Amino acid sequence: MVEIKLTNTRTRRKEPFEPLDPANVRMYLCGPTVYDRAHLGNARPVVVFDVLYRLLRHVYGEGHVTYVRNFTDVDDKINAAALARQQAGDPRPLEALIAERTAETIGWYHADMDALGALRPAIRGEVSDLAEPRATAYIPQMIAMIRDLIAKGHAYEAQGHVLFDVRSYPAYGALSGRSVDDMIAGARVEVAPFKRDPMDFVLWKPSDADTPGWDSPWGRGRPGWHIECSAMSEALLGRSFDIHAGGIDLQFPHHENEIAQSCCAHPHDEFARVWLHNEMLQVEGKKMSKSLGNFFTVRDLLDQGIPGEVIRYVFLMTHYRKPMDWTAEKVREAEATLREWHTFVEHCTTSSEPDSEFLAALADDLNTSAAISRLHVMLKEAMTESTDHFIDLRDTFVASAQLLGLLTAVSGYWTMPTAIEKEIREALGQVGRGLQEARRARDYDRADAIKNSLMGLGISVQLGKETCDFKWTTPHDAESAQKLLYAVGNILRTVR
RNA sequence: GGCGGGUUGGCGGAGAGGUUACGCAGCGGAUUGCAAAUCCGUGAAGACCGGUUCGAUUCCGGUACCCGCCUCCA
Repeated sequence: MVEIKLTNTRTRRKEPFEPLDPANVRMYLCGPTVYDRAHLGNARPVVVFDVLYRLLRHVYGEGHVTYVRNFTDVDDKINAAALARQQAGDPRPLEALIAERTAETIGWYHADMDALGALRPAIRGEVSDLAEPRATAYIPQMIAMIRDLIAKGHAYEAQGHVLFDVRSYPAYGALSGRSVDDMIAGARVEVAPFKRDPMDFVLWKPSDADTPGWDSPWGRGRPGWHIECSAMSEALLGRSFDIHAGGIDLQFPHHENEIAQSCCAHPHDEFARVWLHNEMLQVEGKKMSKSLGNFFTVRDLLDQGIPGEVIRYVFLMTHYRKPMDWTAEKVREAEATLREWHTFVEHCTTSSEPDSEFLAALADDLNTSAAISRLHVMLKEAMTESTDHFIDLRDTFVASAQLLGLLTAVSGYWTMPTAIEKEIREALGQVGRGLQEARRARDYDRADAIKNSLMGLGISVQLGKETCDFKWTTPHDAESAQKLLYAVGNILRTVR
């Protein structure tokens, strides 16, 4: 069996991965707060941990891995969005507006992450809503956990709030390597007066009439941010499970607080054994932010015609624990490479095993960059092989790439010719015949004229001794594609 | 202020205490009516300063610069 090694943030070391139960490997990924479209940064953990999920399924079997990713559908940003709509004149009650907004956002999220080739979370291989729990469906479990924490002396009630008492948990700060005292010294936030300690965080807070709320022993209110993940992971994965993943920005405070809650509620269990964190995403060397004007969503990129598979490839070019820079140049490179690969594997359906060196790279702390390099080498080897061996190498290549979620049955749709592409191809075929005629007649002035006008359109012309091929990419937007077809038509008229 | 990450050849980006990363671009050759594409070959690196070592880009210490978190943003 392949030994998977993962860098565990908790121990700050790369360790061999040993699941608690190989028959049911359990992993939790912090999902989105559903108030708006997922931006590009949101997509990075989804893609890199999708690769981990695929790797685990490969090693332990599809039915032996459980992958849970939550939707946070109770949040002040959601409330604000709903309130804004009501104030803009929408007559419906706030609850309805919130429900609509979160449902709509979840739909977007699914569509966008599907486009990136991310598998849906699943319980032992079975995709269901259960594997994508919504916070609002687990309020009773959260209340139960909060009551337990109060009973155990780790939380206290103050002015309608329930707060976690960080001083009651000596290990607080261990995950992120911070001490409570240091953090207080550098605190820049105003501290609520009812907190015993400035670092205490909210488990439950009161709701007013304009805010969604649930009845609780502490009055009508709503949960704090962190308790949902503690409650839902316990409900779906148990009190001890294998992997908890997310962006490095969640390390503190979110994951630190999750640990505090879960470990204090269940001091004899381990909670999550391995913590994985991906580094942040940048855009052209800068942090993605609305003020810099380099902020965009996954949907923005898809709408620009950048295929999800290309976005995925760009993500996987960089190791997940390093900062990743999103650049136009990488998109170009990724698209060119994937086009080449798709041509290479065309019409290939495979049930082969992935390459062992490739697998070793992936198992070594998800080294997707090294894995991609291995794919390049494999391709080169396959190309120089004799025919019978070639098939084997190609199939191994495809099986390997598919472990990265690339070259799958659905991901390569964008390389399939569209209707207009077929028309362009047809017209070019006729131009090509005219060009060949000129060449055969040794009328090179005429041949060059045709060739140059095609190249002027960005169409690369490849002439063999007897052959004439064209390479071009159809513009992403329909209007430009139509223009290209028209321009080729013009050339065709001069050929005739 | 506290904590964490980064700095590799023209660009992107890995591994490894001594031996080719890999991709893109470049250069040379084959090929071509000319090109392109393809194939073959090839130069090019480790922010800076010290230390450990027979030997460091790889380990240790320091400096500089960049980035992130501490502000319910992955």
